[in-house]
Amino acid sequence: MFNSIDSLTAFVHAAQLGSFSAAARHMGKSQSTVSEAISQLEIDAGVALFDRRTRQPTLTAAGTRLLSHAQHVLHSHAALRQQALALQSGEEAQLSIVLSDTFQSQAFETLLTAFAERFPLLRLECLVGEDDDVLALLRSGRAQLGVMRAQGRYQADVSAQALPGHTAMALYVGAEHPLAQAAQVNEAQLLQHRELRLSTYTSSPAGPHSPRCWLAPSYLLLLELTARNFGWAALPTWLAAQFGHGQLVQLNTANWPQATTLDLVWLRTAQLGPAACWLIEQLQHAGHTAAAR
Amino acid sequence: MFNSIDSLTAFVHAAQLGSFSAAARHMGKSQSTVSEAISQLEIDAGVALFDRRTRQPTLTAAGTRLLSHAQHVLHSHAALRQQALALQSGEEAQLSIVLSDTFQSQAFETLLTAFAERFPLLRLECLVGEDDDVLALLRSGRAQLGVMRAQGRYQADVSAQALPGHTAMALYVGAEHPLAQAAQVNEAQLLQHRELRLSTYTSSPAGPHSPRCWLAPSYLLLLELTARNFGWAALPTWLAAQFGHGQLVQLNTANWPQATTLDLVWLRTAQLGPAACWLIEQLQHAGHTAAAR
DNA sequence: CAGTTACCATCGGCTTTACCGATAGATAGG
DNA sequence: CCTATCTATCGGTAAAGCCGATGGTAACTG
Repeated sequence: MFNSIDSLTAFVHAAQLGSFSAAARHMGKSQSTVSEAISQLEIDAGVALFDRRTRQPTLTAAGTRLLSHAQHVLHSHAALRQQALALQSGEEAQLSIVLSDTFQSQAFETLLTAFAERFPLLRLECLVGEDDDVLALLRSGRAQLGVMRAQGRYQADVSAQALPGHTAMALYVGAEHPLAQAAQVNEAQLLQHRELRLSTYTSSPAGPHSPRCWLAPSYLLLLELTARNFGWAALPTWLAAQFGHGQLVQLNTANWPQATTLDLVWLRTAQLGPAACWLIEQLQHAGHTAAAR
Repeated sequence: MFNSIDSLTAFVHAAQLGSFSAAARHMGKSQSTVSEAISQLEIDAGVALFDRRTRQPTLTAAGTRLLSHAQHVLHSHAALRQQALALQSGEEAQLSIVLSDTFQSQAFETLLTAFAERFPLLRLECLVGEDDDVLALLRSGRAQLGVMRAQGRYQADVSAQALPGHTAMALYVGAEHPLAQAAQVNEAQLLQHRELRLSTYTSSPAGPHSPRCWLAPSYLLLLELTARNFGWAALPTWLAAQFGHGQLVQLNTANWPQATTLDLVWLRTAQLGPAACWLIEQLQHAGHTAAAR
């Protein structure tokens, strides 16, 4: 039968081994089964697949042509079965995680290579969000895991776990900004210039420091605005170092730079799959190398 | 059953239509068959594919993930069936043709686009050979069709058919060759310089014109040697025009350039498939535009 | 040149399963 | 509340997949 995977398997094995009997042994079936399966296959195809004049049946030209197609079918079918096996073992179908830009993605990538080996079929989605956006994405079910700046406290349905290491935040201006030349900058001076501040999609920002204030939803966008001298901003130092291209100047201000810890957060109500649990475990143990810059 | 294509078809249709009954109607089977097939599929997969709490069953996350794999299987299976259908209708599995470099390939390509549409699954192989190499490839079964310089007569097992149009052959030297400046060249002068002559793999060349003679198995290689001023050669004019890059000079000699007709040849004993017959027919009719430059 | 071995095709019988129609429970819409 | 439509389930039937046995054939061997 053309519609039976087993028939195609018999065909491919017979073609590769050059023997129906060997294919039957290989599949744990009787020789007559393989012979009949291939006969039926030839009836369905309307052409002979094997030349049986010799002792060892050899593929005909048509058989050669169909063999590659049959192998393709078997490959995709094997992928289907493997995916089913992964799902059967409880593996989630898709894992979405939200990362804050304060979390250095570069170090995270080494962990991802191990993740790809461990869960080769899992679809992974990486989102970027800050602060309450992260929590909103978790609550909406859009994501299962988040990495965000440590909040003082969380609502009852949120599990949080501190990641080892720190992320430093500092104040920056563009190289052409008036404050760029100042050796020391106090808070009064800051208030006289425009602040570039992180906003989130879900909530309006808390009372702005500066009366003149621009908002952007990502640190990368803030960095761009800062580099174009539109104002000063608090940015992760690693982001400024990696994407600042020397156009940023760090301000020397009291209480800055500040060290921030990162929290790994997830919903207490959502039962996490093995991939999410594996990620959590890896992040909190090998996380030393991932979070420390 | 995971091993049945029909089950996967039922699964995919049900997922796309959002209804087992609709899928059953679409497949010409009863509703219970589809229901049982998907049930069995879920047992094999070990996960639920559909969420049946609502009236219209909707895919679960695992079902969504498996759906794409199942579709992939069905696509490759459809390709298999289509190939089988093509072979069943008598279409050859592979067509190999040998083209002489005297046949302008550029014009041939327009014919090939039509060929690709007419026989989308056929594997086509284009070989290059000259004179008796073409016939040797036909006899060995390596190729089914050949285009070569018209020979005076052929052996009994070869069918030959003149292609409309002509191919001009002319004598060339490189721009730096001693003969390049001559307004007129006679045969005695030619004999004083090295001839670059076409040889074939199968037979030693007929008595050379020139006592100093280099041999090469393809016109393109001859052209290269000529351009480097190693001697004079008889080349197809279209080849010299297209690949000579202005480095070739055509000699003004009695009896040159010569017009050569091309023959389409095949073995009388080999029964040709529809694709080969189609090509023969196209070449001798629409061949006007293909062979005429 | 037999003898042997391994191979394939075929047949009868058994088991499995794919399929259908009927039926019952459930859900959305009038 | 009623109806139409959906899915799940059950029993019966036809088909298929599968096996073991048998016979014929090609290659190897002494």
